[in-house]
Amino acid sequence: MDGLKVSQLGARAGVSADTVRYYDRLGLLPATERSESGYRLYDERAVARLRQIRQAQAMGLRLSQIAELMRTLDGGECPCEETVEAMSERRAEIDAEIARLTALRDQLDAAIAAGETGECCDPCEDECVPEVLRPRKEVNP
Amino acid sequence: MDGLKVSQLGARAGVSADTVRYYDRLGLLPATERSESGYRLYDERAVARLRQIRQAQAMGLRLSQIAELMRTLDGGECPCEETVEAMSERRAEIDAEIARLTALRDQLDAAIAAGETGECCDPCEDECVPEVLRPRKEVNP
DNA sequence: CTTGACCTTGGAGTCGACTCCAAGGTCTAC
DNA sequence: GTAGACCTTGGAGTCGACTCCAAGGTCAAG
Ligand SMILES: [Zn+2]
Ligand SMILES: [Zn+2]
Ligand SMILES: [Zn+2]
Ligand SMILES: [Zn+2]
Repeated sequence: MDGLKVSQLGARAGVSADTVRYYDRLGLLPATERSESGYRLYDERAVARLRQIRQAQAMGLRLSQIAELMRTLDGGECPCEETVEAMSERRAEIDAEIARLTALRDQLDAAIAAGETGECCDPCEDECVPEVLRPRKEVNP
Repeated sequence: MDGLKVSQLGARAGVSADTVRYYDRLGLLPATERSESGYRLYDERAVARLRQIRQAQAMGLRLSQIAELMRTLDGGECPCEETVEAMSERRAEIDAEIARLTALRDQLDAAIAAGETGECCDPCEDECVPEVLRPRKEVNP
């Protein structure tokens, strides 16, 4: 009777019941109490934790990293240092991805500009293929 | 005897035999000739096409988009307009992703800076949780 | 007592571009 | 003739964070 069921807990943090069960499977939520009939029953501490997980996700952390932080926390230790570490790690990954995508975008911009101003496939060689997609010559291994 | 086998074709464009077979499955390569014993045999046109596919990929296009362009090409039509369209589509997606990641990175930077200068979990409320990961209040649906 | 809304479980499907596998066939060289 | 390097096929596995499923159990209202 007392205690939130999966979809009630989910609603308190804006996630689906499925997602709550998924996090539970991954061990992100505190050890679950169960009703006689087997229903998961959560308390306010679980609400706080679920929101904390979502907050960590919004900061770009992966569930695997969050799981580690939760383990530290449940072990009674302070997760501060580990959190900064995890965030720095993710920052580096995200930065690399931004760099990759930015270079790609610039290439695309140039190609789109060239494609819009150029004649259709002019000058044609062999096959009709837009300049920007012409096969590049050798790839030496 | 004449004609390149999968790994030979792959080598000419810097991809694995598996990748060549994969592209073949997706219909990206020209209709395959086969030797008596069932081996795929490719010619120079296939080399050009495989390089063209890789070029298109380097421009950020997806294999599904490239497949469409190839269909147009094989239908004897000019793929120029479609190519610009495909590139514009991808540019928009990539741009959105860059925006998302950039915002995330900025948030992370701020959080990392706050985490490095702050006292460990100070001030603590209820549980020891770094400031940047404290559960945010209500999520109203 | 039945309807309907919830809950349980394990497992599969999604997206993209591969990569790797096993079981079997082929080809060249020694 | 036999080793070894290639080829064939269909299918499964990878990464991440879900989402959806079927088959069955539970519970409150009418
Ligand atoms: Zn042309
Ligand atoms: Zn054209
Ligand atoms: Zn603390
Ligand atoms: Zn701390």
